[in-house]
Amino acid sequence: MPRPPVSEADTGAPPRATSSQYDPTAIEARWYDFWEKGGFFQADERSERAPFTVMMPPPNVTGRLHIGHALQSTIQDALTRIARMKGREALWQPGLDHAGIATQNVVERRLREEDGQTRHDLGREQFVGRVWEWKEEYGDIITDQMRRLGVSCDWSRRRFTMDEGFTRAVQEVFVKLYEEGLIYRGDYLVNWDPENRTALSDEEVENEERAGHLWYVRYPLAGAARNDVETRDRASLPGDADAETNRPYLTIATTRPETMLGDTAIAVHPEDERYAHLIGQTVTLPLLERELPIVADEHIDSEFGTGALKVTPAHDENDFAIGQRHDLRTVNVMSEDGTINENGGPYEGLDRFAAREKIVEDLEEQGLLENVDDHTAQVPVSSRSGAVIEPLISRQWFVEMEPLAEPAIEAVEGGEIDFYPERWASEYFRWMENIRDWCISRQLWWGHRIPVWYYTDEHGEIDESEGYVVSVEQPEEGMTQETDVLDTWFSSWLWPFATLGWPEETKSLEKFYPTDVLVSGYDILFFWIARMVMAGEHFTDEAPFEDIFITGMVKDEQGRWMSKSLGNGIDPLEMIDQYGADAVRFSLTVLCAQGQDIKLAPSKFEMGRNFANKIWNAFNVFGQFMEEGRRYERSRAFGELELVEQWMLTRLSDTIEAVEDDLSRYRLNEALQKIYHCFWSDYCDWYLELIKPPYGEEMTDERIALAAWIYERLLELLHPFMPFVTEELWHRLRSRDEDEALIAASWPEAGAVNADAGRAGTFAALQEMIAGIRSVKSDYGVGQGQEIAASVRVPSEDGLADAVRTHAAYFEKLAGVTELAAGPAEEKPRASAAKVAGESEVFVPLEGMIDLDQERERLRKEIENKENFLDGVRRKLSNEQFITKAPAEVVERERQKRRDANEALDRLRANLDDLVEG
RNA sequence: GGGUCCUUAGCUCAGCGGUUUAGAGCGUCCGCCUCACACGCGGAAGGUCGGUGGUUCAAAUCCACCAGGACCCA
Repeated sequence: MPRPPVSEADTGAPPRATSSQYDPTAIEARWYDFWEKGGFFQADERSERAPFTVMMPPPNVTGRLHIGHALQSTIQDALTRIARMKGREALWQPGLDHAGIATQNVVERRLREEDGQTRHDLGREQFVGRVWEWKEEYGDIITDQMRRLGVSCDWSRRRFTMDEGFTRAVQEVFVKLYEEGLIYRGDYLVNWDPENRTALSDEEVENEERAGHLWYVRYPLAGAARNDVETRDRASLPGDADAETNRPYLTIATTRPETMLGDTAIAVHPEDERYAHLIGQTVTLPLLERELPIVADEHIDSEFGTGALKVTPAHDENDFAIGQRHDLRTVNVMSEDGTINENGGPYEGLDRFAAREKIVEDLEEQGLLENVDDHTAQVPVSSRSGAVIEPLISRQWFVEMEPLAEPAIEAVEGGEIDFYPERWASEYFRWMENIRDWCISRQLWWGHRIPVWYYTDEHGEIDESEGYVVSVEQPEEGMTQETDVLDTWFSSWLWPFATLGWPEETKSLEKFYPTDVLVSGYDILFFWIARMVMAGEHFTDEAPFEDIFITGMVKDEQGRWMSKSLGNGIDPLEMIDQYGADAVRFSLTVLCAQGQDIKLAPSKFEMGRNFANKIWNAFNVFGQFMEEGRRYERSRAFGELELVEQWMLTRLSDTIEAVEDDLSRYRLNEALQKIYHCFWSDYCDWYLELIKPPYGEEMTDERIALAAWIYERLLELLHPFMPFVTEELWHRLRSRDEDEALIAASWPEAGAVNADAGRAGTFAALQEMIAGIRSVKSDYGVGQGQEIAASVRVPSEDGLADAVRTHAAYFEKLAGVTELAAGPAEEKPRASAAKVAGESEVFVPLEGMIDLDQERERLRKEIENKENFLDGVRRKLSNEQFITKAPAEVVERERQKRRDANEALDRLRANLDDLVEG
């Protein structure tokens, strides 16, 4: 892959950043191809280098790149690129998730819209074929979109959770767990999604608060209970006898009246005096006229409703438990599609919500509806379809989770895995410690079909009386495979090792597993992250990753989740078109503070765009003087450099160190902000401003060489965050070999900067003086360009006085000072403005321009500020406790502050007196 | 009901190994098209760090409680 041309005319003309505005579009497209085809993303399992591995959370095959992907991909890419630059064999493993329900839904919808068919018209085999076709056609959309972002994952290793090897891994895991006795099948209450007609795991159910009602229904007492009542004091009864029939009853409260068709008991608390005498008696279920026993159960909340609970074991989790304790009958009244089945008598065929209305109507008609209250209830909703979940008894496959959770808890407790931010560990523990068995069967066609086989009778029908065989291959001629498929997460929990070839003992697995860091959002902490830890520990005896970096989620400007229905989503591709990929990456990274959600608005990307533009233009300052083909080498020793150069190198060195520290704690936002500051404020605003020659003059080779050297280090620091613009400029910086690229350059080291912090303080003092002069000029409306004179009074005739005089040119360039004097004996000129700068003072004579009143006012304000500050310092120092207990250096620092402030005040007061007299 | 997090400049947020006069970006105001950049340059205004107590020589930072908001789990 030949390197793309780096400028409009690659031959002859100097490689300058000619345009004054950075245009990302052309540049981004070129470099991505170069990197990918040049093999820079590829990780080599035979390499001697220490590995660094990141597993990309596989996006859904139906997915489109959304802003959350963009954020997490940017972070993963930055981490990968940094590791690569640090000489690690970096693997960022990409791939796709087959996303059972979502994908099946998409293809079914298409089938309906295009052919007017359902999947049942096609049959299972053909339908699955269609899904594969769909996958081939559209499955790469999201990965192609990710390329626009500049992600450097190893596409040659792309995996799909339903590819051949993965399928083998999934089947093997199922068989293994079964053989270990951790997989079982049984009739249990599951979360039923009537719209998708499948069971869901607990994690796929969300509870929503919804306004509803509490219906109070009278259940007439039956048989013995009636007689019993008549002999007792009627007043002790809850409710009353019906006026017309004079029939005594028990009133229950329910939020779901339609489930009464499946009632098999009434339960009361054993200590509830209101009902004690009724325990063991029966009531008659209204509408269906079934007799129900009244049982005593300690879990009944006597405060809720009437204290008497109707028990529907087939349609409620608590009721199911009560049913088990009291050996109650289980009557399922619901079909898979959410309609009432044959057990519902006259209500058969009605949708559950229609049935609810009808039942309430009928109860009212029969005088059995006592009351209706408004009531807000937590309603379980399918995170897949949005349908209200129906707890339903059905035969499903489960994984027993407790044995898997134990090692997973230990992995985090023992420090084998660290969470960033730490607090997510407690969330993780809470889930692990209260873990419930995992319903893994799904009544879908798209997914890994469960490797279980049944015997068939002479008609080819499954005959379960013979049991079943768990096996990857068909164990015997004529046996039929289980029709259910596995929960999608049952494959993705194997992602960190199955992508590397497990269960084969591949070289890749050996080299790259376990992985270094997992980057993901907290929304899939339980679904995926926690389960991967369990799978890793159980199947590979290792934690699948060392660090878990949990990012915040991207919200809209008002802090709401982005959603299609609200239409408040921000399309990352649109943003890239508008601002450039580097800008999008920069802004997302800088906004992503540790653990906090991001409130995003498109305008935030201006920050990144402006910065990319700044990087682009800064090159011109020295780039315009560079001669084609010439090598500019940093040649001077630190001591031979001029002051601003020494200072700049120190700033660079400090920044690299600080960045290193931030990165080790995954504080990418802070690292990036520091680089930003170093580039913009230090490098551009001070350093470049000072070294650039006046108009018409050339820049010396030595200056060019150092400016370019520092610039190159900054490009290296920025590259993992803004890969495109930096790669382009890196090539414009000087001619490179065909196969050289910034993506493969070395990460800068603070030590290699060769800075000696000694003289940096001197420059900082000059900065303060210059800032003081600028401030004065601005206050008095003196134009920036206007030339002025200034003098500086320094505390003593030492290096600083010298430095000011030697660097008069700095004052001229940055503050327009054409006459500058400095020394301990400098007097304040008449009609001049004065400003304290550190231990020194700057005077700016403004004859004729200065407004004395204004200057006096300004000085008074400054004096007041200083006095307030001094007060605080004095208070500290007069506190004996502080002197004795605080560390000596802290006390000394305060004393120094007091000295400085006192001196400054003296000077300010003298200046003021001067003006009062004058 | 249990738990977690948030409340800092007009807005969006950093800062929370306790000890420089609390920072950034955007916005506002003043002045500049100074030949790298107006996606820019220089200057400025703006905060009793949600409230109340406590620990400490010292608290935006640690602890307790309260108020408001968000989320997770039951």
